[in-house]
Amino acid sequence: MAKIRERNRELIIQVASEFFADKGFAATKTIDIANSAGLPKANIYYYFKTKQNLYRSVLESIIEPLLQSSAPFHENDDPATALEEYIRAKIRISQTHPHASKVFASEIMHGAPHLPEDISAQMLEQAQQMCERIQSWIDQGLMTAVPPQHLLFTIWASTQTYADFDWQISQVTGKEKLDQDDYDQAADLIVKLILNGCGISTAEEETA
Amino acid sequence: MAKIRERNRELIIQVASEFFADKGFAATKTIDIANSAGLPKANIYYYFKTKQNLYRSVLESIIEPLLQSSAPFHENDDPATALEEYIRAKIRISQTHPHASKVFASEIMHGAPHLPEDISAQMLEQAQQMCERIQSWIDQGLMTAVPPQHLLFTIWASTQTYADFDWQISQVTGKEKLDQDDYDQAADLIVKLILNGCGISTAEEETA
DNA sequence: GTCTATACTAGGATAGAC
DNA sequence: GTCTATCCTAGTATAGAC
Repeated sequence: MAKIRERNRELIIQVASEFFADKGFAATKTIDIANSAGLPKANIYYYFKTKQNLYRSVLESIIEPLLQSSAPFHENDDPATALEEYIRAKIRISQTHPHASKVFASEIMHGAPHLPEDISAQMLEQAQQMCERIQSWIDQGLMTAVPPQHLLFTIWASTQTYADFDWQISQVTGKEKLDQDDYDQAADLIVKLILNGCGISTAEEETA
Repeated sequence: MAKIRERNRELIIQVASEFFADKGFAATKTIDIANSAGLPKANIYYYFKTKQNLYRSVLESIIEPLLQSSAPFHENDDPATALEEYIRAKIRISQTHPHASKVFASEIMHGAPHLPEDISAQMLEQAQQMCERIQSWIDQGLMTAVPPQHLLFTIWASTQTYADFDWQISQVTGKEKLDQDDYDQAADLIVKLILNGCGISTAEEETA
């Protein structure tokens, strides 16, 4: 029955994403993934053929949410709403896909050696569209002039940091795990910084 | 002569930091470091005994600049100057120590397994002092109330991203390597976002 | 202080029994 | 479709000649 196959594949990807996030690709041993999933090592190779294939599957599990997250840029005409919803979507990804996020970040940090060409092209295309959209808002006088690319870099960095550098965040906050309030507070601050900086804050950001 | 020893050690650390930054600890082969440094592999082991020791030395090479960077927090009484100088110092580290920065980021991302206890304690202590300083500015009415910890997370993330995710930045900007203007533009934007967001922008940030 | 040759081990991958 | 036993390469580390 194909259901067993699907169930096992899902289980392995889930467990593997935790190991890859925690240790990195090279330092992760397939035997540990197998043990942690309660399966014999050969099973991993049966389903994924190679360690690299398994890794790539983990990587792909985060691609769709990432591409999805830019939707607010297309669905909103005013920059305030678009930027705010985009930031909140990115924070939500850090919160709900912490392992895959980290794997993706690690991959990018090392120059994306395993990321399929078509996917990186797709993400680049998306980034360029977002830049153009921001530029058009600036041209229409809907926000102050900021370098669109650098604005994106700051948004990406400040939202992803909650997944990528969770260890540091645990240290500083003294909490093992952040709760919903923490993520909300983070999103609120980033939204406030970005909207203020773009001259499009919508009243309630002027808190004291 | 001890000079040869010092010279070789420095050379190896320099070359190693590039490999560790590019590949990560586990994926880096000592033979590649040796070849790239123009030395026999056994030499690496002669000077550093183990791969881990070498890695730790690379890690330590970034600690001092990192701890140094918080100086503006102690040397300035007004938040505008302190925050601006801190941000510019952090960007400068990303610019001048790109490899070691990346190694450090990767280390943090994986839960700091190799970072000596006393160093992580020292960095935590420093972060807490910065938070207290920010809180005292808020209490004195010198800036609007923002969660100090999250403010730091955003500053760290948005400045480090220029070292950590240089591949992505190259892709989006279309430049192999950023020039001085790019770093200045990045710093200007981040300073503007943070100062505006803290209600302490000093006039020239209101550009169009 | 330098280097060649080699020991040793971990870990990815597979053959083949069930 | 599952698992045990094993192969084999790659890569850390060292012994010992120069």
